[in-house]
Amino acid sequence: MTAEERKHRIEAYLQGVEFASLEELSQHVGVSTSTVRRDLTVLEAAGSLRRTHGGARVLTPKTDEFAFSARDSHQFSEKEAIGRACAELIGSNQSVILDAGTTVYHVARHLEEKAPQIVTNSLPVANLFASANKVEVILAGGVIYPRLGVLVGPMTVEAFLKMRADVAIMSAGGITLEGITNSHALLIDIQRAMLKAAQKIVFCLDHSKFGRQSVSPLCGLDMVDAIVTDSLAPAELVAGLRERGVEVILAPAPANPAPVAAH
Amino acid sequence: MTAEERKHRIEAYLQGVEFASLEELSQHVGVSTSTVRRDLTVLEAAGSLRRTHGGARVLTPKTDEFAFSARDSHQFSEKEAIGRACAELIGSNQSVILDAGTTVYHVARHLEEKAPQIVTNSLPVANLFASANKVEVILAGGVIYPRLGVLVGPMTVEAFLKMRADVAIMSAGGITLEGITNSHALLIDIQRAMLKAAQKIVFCLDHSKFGRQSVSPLCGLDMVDAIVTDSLAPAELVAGLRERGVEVILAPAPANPAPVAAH
DNA sequence: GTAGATATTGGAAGATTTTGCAAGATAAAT
DNA sequence: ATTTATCTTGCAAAATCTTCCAATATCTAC
Repeated sequence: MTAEERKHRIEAYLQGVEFASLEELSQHVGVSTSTVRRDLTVLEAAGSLRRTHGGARVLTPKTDEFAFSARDSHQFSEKEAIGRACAELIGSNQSVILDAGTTVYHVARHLEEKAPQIVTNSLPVANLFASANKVEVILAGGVIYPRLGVLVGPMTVEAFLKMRADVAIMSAGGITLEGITNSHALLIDIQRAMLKAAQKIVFCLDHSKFGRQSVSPLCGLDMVDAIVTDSLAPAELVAGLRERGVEVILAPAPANPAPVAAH
Repeated sequence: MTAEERKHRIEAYLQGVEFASLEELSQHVGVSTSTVRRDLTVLEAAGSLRRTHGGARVLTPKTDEFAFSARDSHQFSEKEAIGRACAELIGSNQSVILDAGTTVYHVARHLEEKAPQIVTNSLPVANLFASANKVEVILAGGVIYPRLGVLVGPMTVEAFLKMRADVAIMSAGGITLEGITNSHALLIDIQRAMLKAAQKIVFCLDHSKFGRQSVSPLCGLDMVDAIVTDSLAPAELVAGLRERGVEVILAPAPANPAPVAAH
């Protein structure tokens, strides 16, 4: 293994676990801790991670659509606008499948008024409705994927394969004219089952997802009925999507600027 | 684990429980209370939480009613003692089914060290472990029963009928020499499935459940391997249970009175 | 292909940071 | 007012980081 490859593996490993100790990295790539230290110094200078005492952590842990954090205010107002616009699409008494993912979580926040039936594999969404007894929430079973608060595994896939719903509201990692992709391989099977179960497919993707491609392809554009995004989405890609027959809804920009995290 | 990661885990844990004591946090991350103190000082300066006497709490209470109600439920200290004593019964690497109910929730709080596999239909328990990746938690699917945060319905029953586990830790509404009863009819089918799935059956019942009878019979004493209760349980009933071959464990009365919820 | 030069690696010694403990100070509870 | 619990502060031990050096691997020139 070359030094270059080793650095790459360190980066990739860190992306997966967020935090890693010297010992852990040294064992993973099979070199001494001294060498890992040097690698980390280089990688930090290159800006791809941050060193900490005892190890290293990724630089941008919040970039992940599915990494859920209740106090995450990353593009909060955009997502809130998308959530509001997307909730408008839901007719009364419709059954809705809600994907995991922060953007879809914001849709859920606006769904209570509609009083539909909701099916999800997202713990944060479940918690949101757990006290409200206006809405009937069905939670798919499965193994809790710790960092994300999402239920995964064969049990989850099976649950959705047995379901039927009017609408599925989905998240994803990226969208291009070639289709929609996602970064979490574990979620792909579940999302495919969701797509099968629903009659109408709506994707909620903030503008940062446009033009991006993640590792795992999820579905083609022909399966998608509508995409809800914010007004900062690149115009030519929006036009291209509309040409392919996908309805694209631009949520109006929020009047007030994005609220800064509490301090 | 690096110091950075530890702070992150403290933040995440606190998000789940709203408030946590020094001792609790120290056990959760596996360092001394001194170190937790230092971490809390840093995190408070960074603005992600607020220190209080005896622990810390989140800055923006998001009214997570489960964690909250579990905390300021009456007989907190008795249940905490039962939880600690019951967790002692679990061997390492055992798979555990956890029933819904506040007493069992307190058992869950002490199970993380054991690093077992946990199966439950309780949202509060799921939330407790959602940030910790030491424990694998399987959540049964089902319809959310709003007030209690429990998953109910045929989907839930089916999930447990397919499971096998070493131990089931159960709640109930009442216990007499005639057997164990519960008031929530919706839960009876699920609890019966749990009893079938587990090899060893442990009931956690605080003293107020002794001598009480609820509407729906759940099971006879012959199915029960052990009962964990507090030291205020009526002696003659405890003796009667032991005569029937049920192991009864009296959790020692807590030395310190119940810690009051943060306000 | 070989010899010398250069870069990389693994380890060790000293400096720095972090951790856990204990004693005095402060705050809460009865 | 007393008692208990919790917090702060200081200190020694442990862990980690930096810097340096020898050994090995890789590269370049011939």
